[in-house]
Amino acid sequence: MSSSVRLTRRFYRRDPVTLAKALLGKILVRRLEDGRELAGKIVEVEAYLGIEDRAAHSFGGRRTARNASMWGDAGHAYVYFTYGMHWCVNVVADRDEVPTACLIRALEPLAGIEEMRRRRGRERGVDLCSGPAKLTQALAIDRALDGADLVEGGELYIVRGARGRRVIERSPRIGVAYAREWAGKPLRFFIAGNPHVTGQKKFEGAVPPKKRRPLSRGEKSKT
DNA sequence: ATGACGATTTACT
DNA sequence: GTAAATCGTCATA
Repeated sequence: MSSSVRLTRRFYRRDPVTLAKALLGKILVRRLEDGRELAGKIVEVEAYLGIEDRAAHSFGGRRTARNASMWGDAGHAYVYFTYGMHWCVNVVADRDEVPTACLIRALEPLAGIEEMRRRRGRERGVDLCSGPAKLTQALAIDRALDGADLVEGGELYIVRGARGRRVIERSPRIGVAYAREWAGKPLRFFIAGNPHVTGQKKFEGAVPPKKRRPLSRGEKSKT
């Protein structure tokens, strides 16, 4: 992993929507103190647009001890604690003093999977890293990594993944129903069809999902 | 000092 | 589908 090309400051210094889409397919690497590396491909990201965005922690220009990292320069981690028990990790976007970020919501585990399983506890399959708080637990990311530099630092960084076609889908963000007109904006991005994306129906075994019957005339879609 | 709440997960009905 | 878990953070006083 460490032999791969690390993303530069320039890569991160973009608006959060562009950055979110660009992050899909990249590889998030966590180097533990003992040198072991845990890594996963980023398959789901959300963009938080800053002061104007009612769903963002920086909405209305809010600047507190907790969200300080969001106001910093691009290419740093913004790690926050929520619901009394969970940590979530963001990649800070834009330039210094512009509080935008991308929430990493899901990874496809690539390296250190046994260690991830151990950290997650119990038997875990496809849901090892399929959720913003699940992946921080799996990769040992907490307050100690808030503000960590992804460009210069050694404990958390992102590298370019294999090049290849990525079909990107988008949807409204998860868990921001309170954000009024911002709740419905399609600022969640994910790799189409990837089973590690959150909210995926799981099909155990080899039985494929039933093909959907075409809608008949005048019939309304349920989705 | 206090109270309300959350960019979630999990277990259970 | 519904609810509990669980506590740092922040606004208000």
